[in-house]
Amino acid sequence: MQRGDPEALQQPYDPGRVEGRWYPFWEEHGVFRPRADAGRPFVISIPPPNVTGSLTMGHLLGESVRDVVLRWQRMEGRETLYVPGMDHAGIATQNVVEKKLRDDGKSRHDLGREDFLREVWAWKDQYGGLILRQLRRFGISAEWSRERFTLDEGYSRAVLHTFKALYDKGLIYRGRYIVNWCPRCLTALSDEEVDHADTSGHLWYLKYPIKDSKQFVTVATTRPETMLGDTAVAVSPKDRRYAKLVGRTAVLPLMRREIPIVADGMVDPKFGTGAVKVTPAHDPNDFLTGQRHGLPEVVVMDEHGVMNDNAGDFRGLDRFEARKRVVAALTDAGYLEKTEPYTVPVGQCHRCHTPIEPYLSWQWFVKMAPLAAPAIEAAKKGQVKFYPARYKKVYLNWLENIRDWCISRQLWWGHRIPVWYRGEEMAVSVDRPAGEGWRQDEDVLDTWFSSWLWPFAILGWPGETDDLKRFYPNSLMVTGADIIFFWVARMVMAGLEFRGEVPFQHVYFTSILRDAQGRKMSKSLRNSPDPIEMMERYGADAVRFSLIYLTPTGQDLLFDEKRLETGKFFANKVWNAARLVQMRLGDEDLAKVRESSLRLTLADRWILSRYADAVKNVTRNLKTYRFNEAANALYQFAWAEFCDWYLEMAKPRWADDADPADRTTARWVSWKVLDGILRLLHPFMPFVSEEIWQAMPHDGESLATAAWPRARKAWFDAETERQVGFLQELVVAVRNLRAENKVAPGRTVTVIVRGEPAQLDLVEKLAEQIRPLARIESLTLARDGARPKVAASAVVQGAEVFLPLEGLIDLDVERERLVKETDRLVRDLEGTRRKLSNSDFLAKAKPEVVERERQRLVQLEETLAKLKRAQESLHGAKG
RNA sequence: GGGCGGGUAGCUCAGCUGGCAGAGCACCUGGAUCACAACCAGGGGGUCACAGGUUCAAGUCCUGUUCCGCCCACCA
Repeated sequence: MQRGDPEALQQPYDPGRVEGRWYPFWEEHGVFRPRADAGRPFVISIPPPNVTGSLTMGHLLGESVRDVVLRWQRMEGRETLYVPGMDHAGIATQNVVEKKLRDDGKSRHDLGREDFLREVWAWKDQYGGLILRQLRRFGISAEWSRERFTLDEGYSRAVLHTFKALYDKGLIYRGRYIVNWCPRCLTALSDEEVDHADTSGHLWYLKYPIKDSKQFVTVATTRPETMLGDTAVAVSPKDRRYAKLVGRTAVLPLMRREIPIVADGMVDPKFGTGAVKVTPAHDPNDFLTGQRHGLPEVVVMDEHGVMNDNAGDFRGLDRFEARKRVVAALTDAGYLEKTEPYTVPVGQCHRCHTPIEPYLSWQWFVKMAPLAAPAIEAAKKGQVKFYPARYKKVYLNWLENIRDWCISRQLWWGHRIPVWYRGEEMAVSVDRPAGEGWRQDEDVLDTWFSSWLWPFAILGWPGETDDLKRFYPNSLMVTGADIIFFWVARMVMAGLEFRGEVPFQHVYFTSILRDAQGRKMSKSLRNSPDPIEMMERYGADAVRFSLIYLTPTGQDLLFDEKRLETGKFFANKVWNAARLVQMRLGDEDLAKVRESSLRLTLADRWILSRYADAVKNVTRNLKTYRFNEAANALYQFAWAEFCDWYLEMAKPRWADDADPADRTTARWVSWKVLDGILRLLHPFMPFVSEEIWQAMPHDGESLATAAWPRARKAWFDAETERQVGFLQELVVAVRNLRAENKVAPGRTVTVIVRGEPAQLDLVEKLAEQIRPLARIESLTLARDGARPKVAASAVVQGAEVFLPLEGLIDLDVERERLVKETDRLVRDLEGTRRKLSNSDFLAKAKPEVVERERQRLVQLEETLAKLKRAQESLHGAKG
């Protein structure tokens, strides 16, 4: 055992100084490296942040949770691995670099594909991955030698391999469909990359003339500009109003194109006029209708959302400008029947918020239903569990209604689709096929098509590596519920498809951090505090602890910077408690102290019992992912029990003239419990706990690899807890009497206790510890039952406490206090009496509940009687 | 249109198996006591959103109402 360093814990506690030194220490000692052992390893991986990303408070919350579990598991003796890494983030990264080019007046096309990619890599090497570097400052115990990037060489092969495997299995196909298109990013998007925002718009009622008649058919639309591409009007086959029109021909206004009127089941007769314009090239629904009826697809817009040659007079107009002009033109020509206000859920690009455009194009898709089925089963069977559990429903609902996944992106930055063309030939191959003249597909894959492989691609897959064998499946995934579809569900599908096993057993969803007004923290709102600044101001330990302490499972958190003080103050408290203990250890060699030789006092047994309880609570709450409760239990124990009571009671026992054997016991217990607190604290506050632990007598090279405490059964002691509880109440009662009666804090008082012999014995036993706690000069036990004449008094568990301070107390104040106290008791007493006179209660309530009420009644009556006597004795007295 | 979460002290939120409503912050009173003023001691503060129901007993379970917030959804 090492002796510790009495010079190390200087006043005041300075997180900056403490937090600088331990990360290099841990890395040098290889603390974060997995250390093979017999049991199942605990494996966790980072949800790879975008390479363009910057650190947010949200990241810190996720990291805190991951690192708490990881450090705890490591201390439990399990082999642990945390794989860090980054995501190439196709659109986001390409956008960043393109913007930089634009600032120089260039576009990616000026550079060409190869040079542009060189530019992106250069950018990545220079600016990318700042987040990961900052995480070291935060203390996370990741294994940096295994850091991965979703576009690094091995990972890329895994992605291409996946594409080929799914293609060969018939689960990837190419098709011409309406997809979500971002006219700004100029790429297709998956359904998940489209956010819907309710937008106030209009419902325009357009009159289409019926050929060879003077009649019109009126259609309602929210997108009048697409009428230029209409190739039919549809009505419900069940709609008798329009039955006669089916089969006739309408004349498209402005374009003068003749279009058929068809009957189709997708039309809801109750909506609008019951007649719908059909634009197969610009609406997913109409596309299907068009296919059912063999309608032509007239494309009237280009990839920028600008009207093309098919739009006649409106050619060259932006889609929104075209909308205005089309409405104006229809109005002028008398084809606009009416306009109604209407709320439309407009789809927006997840990345740039540009309204998406349904766009007809050739794209690659993954057939999802066959992949979803095993993922549904896995959740139903409990092979993957969600915390909070309610997300299982969200997950299942999505998978059960899953649609095919559009995975091709018209970008340059990403994994290029491994499909090759030569004339009419097509080959799907990870590497360029042999022979001349092969041309690779121009598109790249959706970023998530690489992320969904993360849990095994980071371990060397598709190679059957040792890492893969040992560390797959991972144990726990900690991430935000906002990417449950993007990522979590898809990882489960990929894991099952390619490894035949779920990628992780548990998924824990972190809280969402919001600002004081309840808005989600985001870069654009600039309402997120700078995490680095927070670490500097409060310390990384404090940020970690506070975030965990403040976020209940499954609940959002309204974050206010000030609340980081919780952790900072707590760290300071532990620091100072450690200083106190250390100062009082003297030159005692605690390693030589045999536990059996200790003479444990009531206070010692009490704190050991409470400590065992704290160990149990913290551990139980960690196991069930109630991290805030775990932090809470520790905070409460360390501060309100160890510091506020035990250390105060131990102080006199440390005095120079104290009994040496008792002093040793007090030293040993305080050191032992503090050591335990540091161990429990370590996952939450790794730096300060390590610093203190190293400064105290300790065994082993690092707290990070020290053993997690066990709650010793022998330490639980309910009777001791009950007895100390009585003494605490007694001390509080005296303090309260002093305060209420305005006894100067510096002034010592005389206290007389009157009660059962057992109670008096107890008070006598701990008198030396009680006296300083309440500043009592003389503590008299009224074994003869005598009560002082004029005194302030209180009743504690049936025992009476008197402050016989004639002339010192204000009798009016004391009388008032007693009246108030009596009133409170009378109310309680009535309630209890009511219960006990209820025959149903007596018959049906659990016997122990009834018994408790009975005892309560007795005690209340006793206490009340004593308060009455106290009042009477003050009655005649003069203040 | 479906689904989910929430409404508890002035604020932010705990409250697990139904059994005397809690914490932190803020507020009030007092305090430089040799671990800590980033502290200590004491205190005030509640119709647990509302209405029913189940139960001996409801913040907790059930039903309905209401207000906030999320998620999903191809009725143009």
